[in-house]
Amino acid sequence: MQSADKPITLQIANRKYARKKIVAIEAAALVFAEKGFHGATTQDIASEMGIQQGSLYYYFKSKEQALQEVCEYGFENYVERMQKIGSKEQPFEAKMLAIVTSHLSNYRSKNNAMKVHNDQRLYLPVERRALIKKLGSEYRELLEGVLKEGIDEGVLRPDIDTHFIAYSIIGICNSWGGNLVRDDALDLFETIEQCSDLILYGTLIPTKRNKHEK
Amino acid sequence: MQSADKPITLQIANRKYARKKIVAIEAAALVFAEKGFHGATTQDIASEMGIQQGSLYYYFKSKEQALQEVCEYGFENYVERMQKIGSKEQPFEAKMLAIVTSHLSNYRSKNNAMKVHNDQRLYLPVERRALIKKLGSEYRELLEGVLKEGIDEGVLRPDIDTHFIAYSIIGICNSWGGNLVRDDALDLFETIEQCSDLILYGTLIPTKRNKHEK
Amino acid sequence: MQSADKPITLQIANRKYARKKIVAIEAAALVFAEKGFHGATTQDIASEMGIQQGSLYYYFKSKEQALQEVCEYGFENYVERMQKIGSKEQPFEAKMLAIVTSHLSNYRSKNNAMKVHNDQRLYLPVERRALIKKLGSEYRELLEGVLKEGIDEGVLRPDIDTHFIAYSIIGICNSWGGNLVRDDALDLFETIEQCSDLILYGTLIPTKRNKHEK
Amino acid sequence: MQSADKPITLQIANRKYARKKIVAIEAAALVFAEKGFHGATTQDIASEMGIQQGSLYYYFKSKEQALQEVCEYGFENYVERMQKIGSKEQPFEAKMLAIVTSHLSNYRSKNNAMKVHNDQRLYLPVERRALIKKLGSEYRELLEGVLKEGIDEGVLRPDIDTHFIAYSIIGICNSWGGNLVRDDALDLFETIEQCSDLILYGTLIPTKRNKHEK
DNA sequence: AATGAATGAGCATTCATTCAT
DNA sequence: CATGAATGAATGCTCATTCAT
Repeated sequence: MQSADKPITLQIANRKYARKKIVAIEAAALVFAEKGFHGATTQDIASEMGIQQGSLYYYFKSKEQALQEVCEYGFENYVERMQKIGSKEQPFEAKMLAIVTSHLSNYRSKNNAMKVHNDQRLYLPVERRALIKKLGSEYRELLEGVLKEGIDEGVLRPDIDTHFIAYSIIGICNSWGGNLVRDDALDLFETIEQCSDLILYGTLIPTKRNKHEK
Repeated sequence: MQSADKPITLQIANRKYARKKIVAIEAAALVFAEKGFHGATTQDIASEMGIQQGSLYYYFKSKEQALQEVCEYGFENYVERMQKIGSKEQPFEAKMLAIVTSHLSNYRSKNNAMKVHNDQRLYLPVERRALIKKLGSEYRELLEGVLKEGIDEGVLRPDIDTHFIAYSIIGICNSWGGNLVRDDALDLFETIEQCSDLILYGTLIPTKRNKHEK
Repeated sequence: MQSADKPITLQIANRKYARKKIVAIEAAALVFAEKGFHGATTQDIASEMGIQQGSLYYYFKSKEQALQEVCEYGFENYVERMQKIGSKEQPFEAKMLAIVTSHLSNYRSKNNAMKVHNDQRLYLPVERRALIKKLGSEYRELLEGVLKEGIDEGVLRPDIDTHFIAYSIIGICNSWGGNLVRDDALDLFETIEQCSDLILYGTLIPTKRNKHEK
Repeated sequence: MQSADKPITLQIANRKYARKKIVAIEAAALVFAEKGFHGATTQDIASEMGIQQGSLYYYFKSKEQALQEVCEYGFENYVERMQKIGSKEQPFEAKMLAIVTSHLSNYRSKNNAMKVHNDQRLYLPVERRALIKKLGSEYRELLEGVLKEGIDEGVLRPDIDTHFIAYSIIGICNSWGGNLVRDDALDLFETIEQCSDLILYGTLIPTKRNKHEK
């Protein structure tokens, strides 16, 4: 399954490099998540990888570049997953559960990178944020699309502001995502269920809702 | 109403100092909010105040001390207000509106300090966080108390986890608070209304809620 | 004789700073002259001044800035002196002597700065070289002007290329200037005399010059 | 004409190595000429050669070694050519033209190496400069010899200081050599003519020279 | 009450050099 | 012959902090 245009040794070298680059990104993610971008040192990252400080520059051109790559890594596959969720035929409640699951489970697999993306991406100069911004917008727009569909299907209240709700969903998820990263004991599935429950049903007892209806 | 044990000139001096100290805290809050604790320099804060870098140490013993004071300043009166809200006799919906209002309007008045409290307080060494932690816990516990009352009164669904919901409310509010600080054009009252609406009623159309009930 | 618009203490502070800045420039000049711009370290310069490395940045914003200031310092008064020489009424031979004297004696007073200007200025990015370039051009043009006058007055051979000769004079002077800096024992006045003698009369015996005339 | 004690394949390998070594020296010369010894990196040289940084050490034991070899390469054949010029029977004027031609034309063929020799050789530790120094002294002494002969033959003014004039000739040539390297448009032969003209005849009109004679 | 000056430790980054493959 | 990978020391620069005035 090797492409014919490159010698095998080079492919191996590339693969080796690529593997270690992932290690580098994850080390950077861990350190940035714990200490913040400016509070972290390249020495911290290098130590985390078990290499010398200077050697880090074989993998990142600069500390800023490292932050950028961590943020992008944290968002990888994110949009795709939202696309899949949106395109499937299933009741709205199931979609919402899938959305929250996708968002929160990411915190457990690429936990640090996501946290870094949320908390530290603004320390990047705008030039470096182009891709990250694009992905974030796409994500939110897809989410808004799901919500609009929900309204069209007569499942969601037509008076909600999809833009506002989309932001709020992301806000709740990020808020709990932070807790998930900080606290290993927190149960992922319980958290997912409670989040989607809150988003769907709010806190009031249904029968009391008559008050709300005009 | 001046205390008799200090000469008037000193009192005036103190008053002047106190006034400028507030300026210092707000300058620090602004800078920390924009650049993060580690990304900000004492020079930045001094410039913001229009004084020399060295003179800053007349107001703060250290940069860390400044962060601590900003965080505490950001939380001032917070707990008190929650206490008042909890003790008043009023329908749950009104209480929730009051809670969200208290939380979010703070972002517009002490905006930067609150943002700093949320985003940067973890960069303080634990020993400096004692007061801040205590205030935060009290706040959350009061909020949980309000929720429990709601359940006892038969207004809130008894199956909700008050701990989880309290955290979520704070999460949504902080998330939107960040937007309020970042985006001056965002309408405060509309945001407040939509937040409490989401928390109370969720997103589904009431009649569809039958699905949820067993 | 103090200007009325600034408090005396500030004037003193400025004067103190200005004095130490000269010390800084001369220290930098010495170090750059000895080791070259890239071979010199900011530690070297600080040591030469008897201060800590970090303190150097109180006087120079960057190492490059230091080089720029050294180069400009090395050329200070240079153009003015050439202007004076050109405007005086005196035989051409005397003017040439004055020119060489001006150029070479500078190597003994601001010796290192001049050497640095000649050898290292090209390591400055073009933006930083604007003033230095302008001064250099003015200097050469003034020199060419003197040569043209010499031709007009019938003293200089009309077949010489004033542009070429100006460059050559500067070349000879810089070449000997380098020796003057390197070798303290070298006699300044003898060097001056021999330089202007060579420029004026060449090396051939006059009577042999008939060969040259057509 | 192959020496019998080495297998042909090795000789071919050596020849190949020698050819590439020249390439290496010229790459180093170019880079050193442009950026200075300390301003140049081994990466720069390797890039210039189209090889990897680490591979450079196959051709040079160290960066310093590279500088040494560039300087020596720049001076190769130099002394020999001066010897030839000195030993030929020809009028002094012709000799001077030959000397300047030899010196300046070298700047166009081995241009960078010569420039490096002139500007950067002092960054070599003394022990590495032995050969270079010896060659330089020989060169200057040969030149002085030619000048002395000129005096003995009654062509040169007996009052000139041959040591001073030799240095001056080298100074003028190096000064113009730098220009030749920097400015490709500069005409080599014109420059040569004007240089030797200046050295021989100075700038004054012959008839005016009476003033000079006592 | 404020400042100019200095400090010294820390940090990101560069780079000559080495070496197993 | 050549390279990828790594090293470790050095270096320019920043910055919190101090202190005499």
